[in-house]
This record gives sequence, structure tokens and C-alpha cells, in this order.
Amino acid sequence: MGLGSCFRIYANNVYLVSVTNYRITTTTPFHPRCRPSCSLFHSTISNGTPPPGTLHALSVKNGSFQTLNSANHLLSLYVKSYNMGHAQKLFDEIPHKNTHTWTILISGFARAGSSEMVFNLFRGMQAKGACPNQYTLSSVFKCCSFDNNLQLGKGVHAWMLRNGVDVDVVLGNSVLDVYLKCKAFQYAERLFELMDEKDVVSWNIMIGAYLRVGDVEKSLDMFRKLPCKDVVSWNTIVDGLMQCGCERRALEQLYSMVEYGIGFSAVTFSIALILASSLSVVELGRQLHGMVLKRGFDSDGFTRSSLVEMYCKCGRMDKASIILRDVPLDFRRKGDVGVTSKEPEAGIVSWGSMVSGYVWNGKYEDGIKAFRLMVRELVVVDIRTVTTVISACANAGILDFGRHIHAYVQKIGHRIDAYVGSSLIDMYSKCGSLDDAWMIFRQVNKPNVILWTSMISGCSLQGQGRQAISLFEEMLNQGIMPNEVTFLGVLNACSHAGLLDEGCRYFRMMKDAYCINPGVEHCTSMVDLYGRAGCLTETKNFIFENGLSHLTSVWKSFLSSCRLHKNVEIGKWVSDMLLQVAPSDPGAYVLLSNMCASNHRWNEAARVRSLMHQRGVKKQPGQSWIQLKDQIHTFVMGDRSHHQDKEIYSYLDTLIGRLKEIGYSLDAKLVMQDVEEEQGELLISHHSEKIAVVFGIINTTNGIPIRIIKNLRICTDCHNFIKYASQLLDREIIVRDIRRYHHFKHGSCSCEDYW
DNA sequence: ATAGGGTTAG
Repeated sequence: MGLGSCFRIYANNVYLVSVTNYRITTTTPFHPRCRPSCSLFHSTISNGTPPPGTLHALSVKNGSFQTLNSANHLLSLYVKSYNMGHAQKLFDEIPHKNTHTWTILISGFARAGSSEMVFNLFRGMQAKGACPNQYTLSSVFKCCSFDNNLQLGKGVHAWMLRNGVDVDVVLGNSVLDVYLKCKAFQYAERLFELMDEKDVVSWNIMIGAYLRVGDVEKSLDMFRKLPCKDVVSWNTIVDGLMQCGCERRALEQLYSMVEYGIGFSAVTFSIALILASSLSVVELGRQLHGMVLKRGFDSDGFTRSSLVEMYCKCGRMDKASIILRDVPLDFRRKGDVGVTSKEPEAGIVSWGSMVSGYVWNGKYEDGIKAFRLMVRELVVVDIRTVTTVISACANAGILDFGRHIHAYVQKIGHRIDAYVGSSLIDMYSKCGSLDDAWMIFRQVNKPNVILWTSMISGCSLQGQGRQAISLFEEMLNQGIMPNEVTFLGVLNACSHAGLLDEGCRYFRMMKDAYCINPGVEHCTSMVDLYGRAGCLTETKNFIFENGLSHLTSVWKSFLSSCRLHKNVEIGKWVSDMLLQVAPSDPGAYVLLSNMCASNHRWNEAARVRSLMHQRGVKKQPGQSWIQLKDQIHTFVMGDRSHHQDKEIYSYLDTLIGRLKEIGYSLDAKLVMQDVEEEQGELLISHHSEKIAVVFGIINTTNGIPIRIIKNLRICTDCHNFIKYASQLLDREIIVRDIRRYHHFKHGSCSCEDYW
């Protein structure tokens, strides 16, 4: 993790520490009593340290920075306070480096996850004839594990054996971990057998590795054979089972822990709380909360964060905020925090969880408020939390908040890595701003599959099918291995762009060349592809050949294709199938009645509606929302609750009049097609998306695109209305509905009227 | 100095 500018609190003073071009600056001078000396470097860490940069400057000035020993101490001080930029600079200045000098810097970069730096330094070290010690090797192996660099790991392991390096159990475990993280199970198993000294950590590493690849039986077997389990062994098995989707078995193991009297650690609580929220057992969560309080684990930041997250996921924001109330933002001043402790991060995580929690629960304003508070209070927001929040913004479609966070990431000087990059690309493309997504995509250094996939899916989402495909081809050319998600993006792109042949080719490629079994989503996408191309017979064959006839999504897609191609005969048959599979799905009835209506079969349409009514199937009410400044404005059909309602409706009526002059018409038959409620022209003209659009027009200046999010699919009339409005007012209007994006510009839509 | 908590795409 790179470190840019950040705020650090030393002895109740806030320092802005910025590291740019290896130069360190602080806004507030440190305490004048401090005089740099070797011993001071150590003692100051624990009791309110002035930034080491200042110490460095002073020590150079008054000549106390002379011996290699003191240089190494200073180096380690930089490393411990995460100032790797300055550490590197100092390192370069040290003329005669010893093993210790190299090791300090290497371990620092290893902790920061900068594998490339570690590998380069390690090579440099060997070239200069400095002999790596066990600490050095351990750091290198850690990076090999992190980077899946099997080649280097194997090389260093061989070098160790050749040079007769004394391998103790810790170093042996590091090597074992490399082989397992790289999924080199044969090597690992052989090494495990040959290790003359094995401890419980070695076993835990093995058990964890089998769980990561989903080999539940093997890991459970080893777990049972393990003679002296520690709490980590138990944590590993509970968490691993949960990750493998065996939540019930995880819960059983958790209960066994209690039975055997194994004391829970903070990690156990974290895992257990997540388990409780994924099983939606609020009661278990509450019990755990009680235990946490009883055992005093509520001072642990990670545990608190899990508590907050658990309550957030259960929708209990009240409970979550109570926990957070006891975690003040100035938690770092409480004196229980050392520079090297994980605690500051953990406190931040609690707040980050709260921000995400608000967003998950649709309380965007509160989320934004909490985030602002964090920033205002000069808290360093943990980058992992940031990615979570960005992804929450993506799913909630709130571009402004997303942009704020993007700006924040830039401000703190964090490099946009694959994690942040993917979530930003996703956010921008889901919020309808593909240009920004491209900008992010181009600036990421080492793109991985996920990054490529985000961009491919983004293009596909925005209807840029061809673009998505050429991106995919480029990815293959660069030797990046696509996975099932990538193929899903590509297939969706083909289906949106109507590229039948290409879609079929990629589907075969996925199965034959990459041995990926098509999942439900892939098959639905294929059904969509065939259906949209008008190959209704092929669609039907595909469904039966692939045994998909039990899937609601497949029949729904088929039915909308029938509607598109106005094939009522097949459509009726499809809707029979659909109603058999999903008799209580409101979408089935709506689609069917729409299809009948658009073919002027009014009686049948009415029959479908009354059937729906009889069976007590309720349609989801339509809702649209738009963000202006910090506020999210939500509208339902015929909404009168907004304080600007008079203005909105009079503008809407005028606008409809003007649009009619350029060709828009409120067609009576469209009234019946509607996905929301459908009774007469008045109601259709007051659909939530129309209200939201008008509200946006009134409250923004010309030239600013209007972004609307809708919880259902957009109806034909609103689609028409917005097309004409974009032409008349020369405005870009972007509507994200439940299925896809509609990018209206100059009177046409990016979906080319298919959705 | 080794293992376990939560980060990105659908």
C-alpha cells in the first residue's frame, strides 16, 4: 500500500505529513525539547513521536547521524511509521549498507505489500554480496505468497538449500505458505512431510489452504488429526467453512468451540459475527454482542467493526450507531494506541463500516455525512473501506458521492490499484459516466482480470457491445486469462449489441477453450441473445437442450423477446411455462399483459391482470430517484409530497405540450404497456421517472447531464418522453433502470429502443 | 520474521 499525505496525531497534536518525491513536510513543528539520538528514536515511538522526517533533518544538522547503527535505527523508524518514500531516500544515502540495512527496508516494503520493490531490493542485495538472513528471506517469501510468485519462491528455496541456510520452523512455514498460496500442492505436501520440525502453525497453513480451494473434507480430516489445536486452528476452520458456503457446518464448529471450552479471540468474534449476519440469525449476533461486552473485546477495533457491520446488514442502524457512539473519532488520543498497533486502522474500519452500512440501507445522506465527518476530523480512511464504499455508491448509483471519494483517494495520494480501480470503474460505469471509467482503466498500472472485466462489463452495460468485444480480444492478446465473470460480460455485450454469431462463438470458447461450465447467468444471456435476434425456435431448443426450463430468468427473457418480435403465439406458450415456474412473480404477469396490450389484445391483457389480482400477486411500486448536491430525492408515481411539487407539475404539463409539438404522443395503447400503474393518460404522465427528470431540469443549469435511477424497467412512454426531451432541451439524460442503462442524447437512446 | 478477520468485476 502506498502512502501519500496523511494526518498523524502525535501527543495530541495533528501533523499533516505529506510524502511527495521523497520529501517530507509537516505543518506543525514537533516539540522543541526533542533532541535526536539513537535511543530517542526508540523511546519516541511509544510515547507520542514527532515525525521522523524532522528528526532526520535535525540529526543531519547537528551531526548525530553518522554511524551505520544510528542510520539503521532511523531507517527502521521511517519504516515503522509507514514513511517508505523517505525510508528509500535515506537508504540511498547510506554508503556502506549491511545485511540489517537491506533487511529493514525489505521488511518495510513487504509489510506495505510492494512486492516488486522487495524483489528488486533482494536481487540488489545479492548482487552487492550482502547475505540475506532469515528475516530477509521471510519477507521475500511473504511477497511471493502475496504475489503468487511461485518461480521466485522456488528459486529462493533452492538457493537456501544449496547454501545450507539453517531453516527453522518459522522459515519453513513461510516457504510452505508460498507453495500453498501458489496452489503448488505437490510441492507443499512433500515439504510438509519432510519438515522435521512442524508446529501448529504449519498445520493451520495447510488446513487454511485446503479450505481456500474448497476441499472441505480434506481440511476437516486434517483438522481432526491435528493433536494440539489452538484458537487459530478453530478460527481457520470456522471461517473457511463459511467461505466455502458451508455456513451450517461452520456454526456447528463454532458451537463445538464453546463445548470444548476454547476461549474466543477477537478474530473468533469477527468471524462469528459475520457468520451470524450471513445466516441472518440476529439472535446469535445479539448473543455474541453480549459475550463481546462480557469479555471486554469491545475495545478491539476489528470486533467493533464486525459488530457494526452485523447490525448494519440486519438493518439495525440504530444499534450500529450506538456501538459507534462509544468509538469517538479521536479514538487515537485515548493512549491505548501505539504507532505499530493495528488499532488506529481498526477504529477507522468501524467508521468505514458505518458509512457502508448507511449506504447499504439506502441512507445515503447519513452515509455521506459520516464520511464527511471522518474526512473533516482528519481521520485517515482505510483504503479497503474506501473500496467498499465506492462499490456501495456504484450499486446505489450515487455518482456525486462516488466522485467525492475518488477525489479523496487522489488527495491522500493513494495509488489507484486494481482494487480501487475496479470499484471506481464499476462505480462510474454504473452511474452512467463511461468516460471516467475509461480514464481510470487507462491509469491502472498492473491490470488484472477483475479490472478488465469491470471495464468490459461497463461497456456492455452502457450498450457499447462492439467496444466490449474488442476490449476482450485485447485482453486475450495481453495474455490475461478470462474467467466466468469476464465471459458473462462478453455474452451480455453480444446480446445487447445483437451480435449473434460472436456470442455463440464466445459461448463455445468459454466451454471448450477455457473449460468453464456455463452457469445460470451465462445461459440466460444466451437465451437473451437468441431471442433478441429473433431466433425464437433456436431459443426454445437452447432452453431444452441445456435443461434450463426450471429457470424463471430464462422464461422472462424469452417472453420479452416474444414481445419485441410481436410473436403472440410463442409468447402465450412461453408465458404458460413462466407462470408454471413462477406463479407469484409479478414480472411474469406484467410482461404477459404488456405483450397482449401491444398486440391490441385488450381482453387478454385484462384477464392476465385479474388473474394476478386473484392470486394476490402484488406489483412492486415504481420509484425513481435523483441526487442533487447532498440530497437524494425520491419520487413515486403522482408524487405530491415534494415541496416543489407545484413547480414540478406545471413544468411537466408545459413540457408535455411542447414535446407533443415535435412529435411526442401519449398513445393510449402505451398506457397499457406500462410497467407501473396504468390508468389513463394523467397517471402515465405522472410516472416517477418523468417527475424525477423534470425535477432535475428545474434544479440544474443547462449542460449538466441528468441522472435518474429507477427500481423497475422504464416504460415505453417514459422512454419516448425522455428521448424527445433530450432533443428539445438539448440535455443528456441518463436513466439507470433495473436491467440496463439508457443514455439519452439528441433524441435517441443508447439502447436503440431495445430493453 | 510464519497461519486466521474485510477490499474490486456478476
